[in-house]
Amino acid sequence: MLPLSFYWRSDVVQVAKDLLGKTLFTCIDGQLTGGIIIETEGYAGVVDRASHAYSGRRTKRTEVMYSSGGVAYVYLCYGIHCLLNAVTAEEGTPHAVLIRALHPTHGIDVMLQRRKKTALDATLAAGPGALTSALGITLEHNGLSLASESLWIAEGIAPENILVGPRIGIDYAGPDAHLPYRFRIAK
DNA sequence: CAGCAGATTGACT
DNA sequence: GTCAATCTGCTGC
Repeated sequence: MLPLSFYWRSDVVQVAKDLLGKTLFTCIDGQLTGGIIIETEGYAGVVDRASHAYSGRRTKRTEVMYSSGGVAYVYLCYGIHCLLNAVTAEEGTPHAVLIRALHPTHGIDVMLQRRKKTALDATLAAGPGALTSALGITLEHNGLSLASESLWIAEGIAPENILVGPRIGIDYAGPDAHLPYRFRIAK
Protein backbone atom coordinates (compact mmCIF):
# COMPACT_ATOMS: atom_id res chain seq x y z
CA MET A 1 0.00 0.00 0.00
CA LEU A 2 1.33 3.43 -0.87
CA PRO A 3 2.33 5.74 2.00
CA LEU A 4 0.08 8.76 2.44
CA SER A 5 3.07 11.00 1.82
CA PHE A 6 2.85 9.86 -1.81
CA TYR A 7 -0.32 11.96 -2.16
CA TRP A 8 0.87 14.93 -0.16
CA ARG A 9 3.11 16.40 -2.85
CA SER A 10 1.85 19.69 -4.23
CA ASP A 11 2.61 18.81 -7.85
CA VAL A 12 -0.63 17.06 -8.80
CA VAL A 13 0.54 16.47 -12.37
CA GLN A 14 3.56 14.57 -11.09
CA VAL A 15 1.37 12.48 -8.79
CA ALA A 16 -0.92 11.68 -11.74
CA LYS A 17 2.08 10.46 -13.71
CA ASP A 18 3.42 8.45 -10.76
CA LEU A 19 0.10 6.67 -10.29
CA LEU A 20 0.50 4.97 -13.67
CA GLY A 21 1.48 1.35 -13.18
CA LYS A 22 0.27 1.32 -9.55
CA THR A 23 -2.43 -1.17 -8.57
CA LEU A 24 -5.91 -0.19 -7.41
CA PHE A 25 -8.06 -2.63 -5.43
CA THR A 26 -11.49 -2.72 -3.92
CA CYS A 27 -12.96 -5.32 -1.60
CA ILE A 28 -16.73 -5.00 -1.55
CA ASP A 29 -19.06 -7.62 -0.07
CA GLY A 30 -16.02 -9.86 0.27
CA GLN A 31 -15.28 -9.61 -3.45
CA LEU A 32 -11.72 -8.60 -4.28
CA THR A 33 -11.32 -6.75 -7.56
CA GLY A 34 -8.54 -4.62 -8.96
CA GLY A 35 -5.91 -4.00 -11.57
CA ILE A 36 -3.11 -1.83 -12.85
CA ILE A 37 -3.78 1.86 -13.38
CA ILE A 38 -3.15 2.65 -17.05
CA GLU A 39 -4.68 6.10 -17.48
CA THR A 40 -4.98 9.18 -15.23
CA GLU A 41 -5.66 12.91 -15.45
CA GLY A 42 -4.47 15.67 -13.16
CA TYR A 43 -6.84 18.41 -11.93
CA ALA A 44 -5.00 21.37 -10.48
CA GLY A 45 -7.56 22.77 -8.06
CA VAL A 46 -8.23 26.49 -7.97
CA VAL A 47 -6.14 27.41 -11.03
CA ASP A 48 -7.73 24.83 -13.35
CA ARG A 49 -10.98 25.70 -15.11
CA ALA A 50 -11.69 22.00 -15.65
CA SER A 51 -11.64 21.33 -11.90
CA HIS A 52 -14.79 21.41 -9.81
CA ALA A 53 -12.83 23.49 -7.32
CA TYR A 54 -11.79 26.15 -9.84
CA SER A 55 -11.37 29.60 -8.28
CA GLY A 56 -11.95 28.18 -4.84
CA ARG A 57 -15.46 26.84 -5.34
CA ARG A 58 -16.38 24.84 -2.28
CA THR A 59 -19.67 23.00 -2.06
CA LYS A 60 -20.98 19.90 -0.39
CA ARG A 61 -19.88 17.90 -3.43
CA THR A 62 -16.36 19.31 -3.74
CA GLU A 63 -15.72 19.43 0.00
CA VAL A 64 -13.74 16.21 -0.10
CA MET A 65 -11.24 17.69 -2.56
CA TYR A 66 -10.10 20.08 0.15
CA SER A 67 -9.18 17.20 2.44
CA SER A 68 -5.62 16.14 3.06
CA GLY A 69 -4.29 13.91 0.24
CA GLY A 70 -4.87 10.17 0.23
CA VAL A 71 -8.67 9.96 0.19
CA ALA A 72 -11.09 9.10 -2.62
CA TYR A 73 -13.26 11.76 -4.23
CA VAL A 74 -16.17 9.98 -5.89
CA TYR A 75 -18.85 11.97 -7.61
CA LEU A 76 -21.76 11.46 -9.95
CA CYS A 77 -21.50 12.65 -13.53
CA TYR A 78 -24.29 12.73 -16.12
CA GLY A 79 -26.62 11.33 -13.51
CA ILE A 80 -25.44 7.74 -13.81
CA HIS A 81 -21.67 7.43 -13.75
CA CYS A 82 -19.54 7.57 -10.64
CA LEU A 83 -16.05 8.94 -11.24
CA LEU A 84 -13.13 8.07 -8.99
CA ASN A 85 -10.44 10.59 -8.07
CA ALA A 86 -7.47 10.40 -5.73
CA VAL A 87 -7.25 13.58 -3.66
CA THR A 88 -3.72 14.95 -3.42
CA ALA A 89 -1.76 17.79 -1.77
CA GLU A 90 -2.25 19.12 1.72
CA GLU A 91 -5.50 20.00 3.47
CA GLY A 92 -7.10 23.08 1.93
CA THR A 93 -5.61 22.52 -1.55
CA PRO A 94 -8.26 20.90 -3.81
CA HIS A 95 -6.00 18.98 -6.18
CA ALA A 96 -7.12 15.58 -7.48
CA VAL A 97 -6.17 12.87 -9.94
CA LEU A 98 -8.92 11.26 -11.99
CA ILE A 99 -8.40 7.52 -12.43
CA ARG A 100 -9.60 6.89 -15.97
CA ALA A 101 -8.69 3.29 -16.80
CA LEU A 102 -7.42 0.03 -15.33
CA HIS A 103 -5.92 -3.13 -16.68
CA PRO A 104 -7.87 -5.83 -14.78
CA THR A 105 -5.83 -8.40 -12.88
CA HIS A 106 -7.93 -9.54 -9.89
CA GLY A 107 -11.56 -10.60 -9.57
CA ILE A 108 -12.17 -10.47 -13.30
CA ASP A 109 -15.20 -12.73 -13.07
CA VAL A 110 -16.77 -10.38 -10.52
CA MET A 111 -16.09 -7.38 -12.73
CA LEU A 112 -17.56 -9.13 -15.73
CA GLN A 113 -20.71 -9.75 -13.74
CA ARG A 114 -20.97 -6.12 -12.58
CA ARG A 115 -20.49 -4.90 -16.13
CA LYS A 116 -22.88 -7.50 -17.52
CA LYS A 117 -20.25 -8.91 -19.81
CA THR A 118 -19.30 -12.51 -20.52
CA ALA A 119 -15.73 -12.24 -21.79
CA LEU A 120 -12.70 -10.22 -20.77
CA ASP A 121 -11.82 -7.47 -23.22
CA ALA A 122 -9.98 -4.18 -23.18
CA THR A 123 -13.13 -2.19 -22.34
CA LEU A 124 -13.82 -3.89 -18.99
CA ALA A 125 -12.41 -0.99 -16.97
CA ALA A 126 -11.51 1.47 -19.73
CA GLY A 127 -13.07 4.85 -19.00
CA PRO A 128 -13.87 6.41 -15.62
CA GLY A 129 -17.52 5.35 -15.59
CA ALA A 130 -16.78 1.77 -16.63
CA LEU A 131 -13.96 1.57 -14.11
CA THR A 132 -16.09 2.45 -11.09
CA SER A 133 -18.80 0.12 -12.32
CA ALA A 134 -16.36 -2.78 -12.65
CA LEU A 135 -14.86 -2.18 -9.21
CA GLY A 136 -18.22 -1.63 -7.53
CA ILE A 137 -17.32 1.91 -6.48
CA THR A 138 -20.27 4.12 -5.57
CA LEU A 139 -20.88 7.48 -3.91
CA GLU A 140 -20.62 5.67 -0.60
CA HIS A 141 -16.88 5.58 -1.14
CA ASN A 142 -16.64 9.37 -1.32
CA GLY A 143 -14.17 10.59 1.31
CA LEU A 144 -12.89 7.10 2.05
CA SER A 145 -9.15 6.70 2.62
CA LEU A 146 -7.09 5.18 -0.21
CA ALA A 147 -5.45 3.04 2.45
CA SER A 148 -8.62 1.48 3.86
CA GLU A 149 -9.92 -2.07 4.12
CA SER A 150 -12.28 -1.84 1.15
CA LEU A 151 -10.37 0.51 -1.18
CA TRP A 152 -6.65 0.97 -1.61
CA ILE A 153 -3.77 1.68 -4.00
CA ALA A 154 -0.56 -0.35 -3.85
CA GLU A 155 2.76 -0.53 -5.66
CA GLY A 156 2.64 -2.07 -9.11
CA ILE A 157 4.80 -2.11 -12.18
CA ALA A 158 7.21 0.49 -13.55
CA PRO A 159 5.62 1.92 -16.71
CA GLU A 160 7.96 1.95 -19.69
CA ASN A 161 6.33 4.31 -22.15
CA ILE A 162 4.05 7.09 -20.95
CA LEU A 163 1.85 8.92 -23.44
CA VAL A 164 0.86 12.51 -22.64
CA GLY A 165 -2.11 14.35 -24.08
CA PRO A 166 -4.99 16.74 -23.44
CA ARG A 167 -7.78 15.74 -21.10
CA ILE A 168 -11.12 14.36 -22.22
CA GLY A 169 -14.61 15.81 -22.15
CA ILE A 170 -13.81 19.22 -20.75
CA ASP A 171 -14.10 21.49 -23.78
CA TYR A 172 -15.93 24.01 -21.64
CA ALA A 173 -12.69 24.70 -19.76
CA GLY A 174 -11.38 27.02 -22.48
CA PRO A 175 -7.58 27.26 -22.75
CA ASP A 176 -7.16 24.84 -19.86
CA ALA A 177 -8.82 22.11 -21.95
CA HIS A 178 -5.60 21.77 -23.93
CA LEU A 179 -3.23 21.34 -21.00
CA PRO A 180 -1.21 18.08 -21.27
CA TYR A 181 -2.49 16.70 -17.96
CA ARG A 182 -3.56 13.29 -19.24
CA PHE A 183 -1.24 10.33 -18.88
CA ARG A 184 -1.50 6.82 -20.25
CA ILE A 185 0.69 3.74 -20.42
CA ALA A 186 1.54 2.76 -23.99
CA LYS A 187 0.44 -0.74 -24.88
C1' DC B 1 -18.16 0.96 -38.42
C1' DA B 2 -19.18 5.92 -37.42
C1' DG B 3 -22.47 9.04 -35.35
C1' DC B 4 -25.90 10.47 -32.30
C1' DA B 5 -29.51 10.36 -28.69
C1' DG B 6 -30.68 8.88 -24.03
C1' DA B 7 -30.07 8.17 -19.07
C1' DT B 8 -30.47 11.13 -14.59
C1' DT B 9 -28.78 14.08 -10.43
C1' DG B 10 -26.38 17.90 -8.35
C1' DA B 11 -24.55 22.56 -8.94
C1' DC B 12 -24.61 26.85 -11.04
C1' DT B 13 -26.65 31.12 -14.28
C1' DG C 1 -33.72 25.36 -16.45
C1' DT C 2 -29.34 23.96 -18.27
C1' DC C 3 -25.25 21.58 -18.43
C1' DA C 4 -21.68 18.22 -16.88
C1' DA C 5 -14.39 14.96 -15.96
C1' DT C 6 -19.59 9.28 -19.67
C1' DC C 7 -21.16 4.85 -21.66
C1' DT C 8 -24.29 2.15 -24.27
C1' DG C 9 -27.29 0.89 -27.87
C1' DC C 10 -29.50 1.90 -31.98
C1' DT C 11 -29.40 3.94 -36.55
C1' DG C 12 -27.70 4.46 -41.12
C1' DC C 13 -24.19 4.12 -44.38
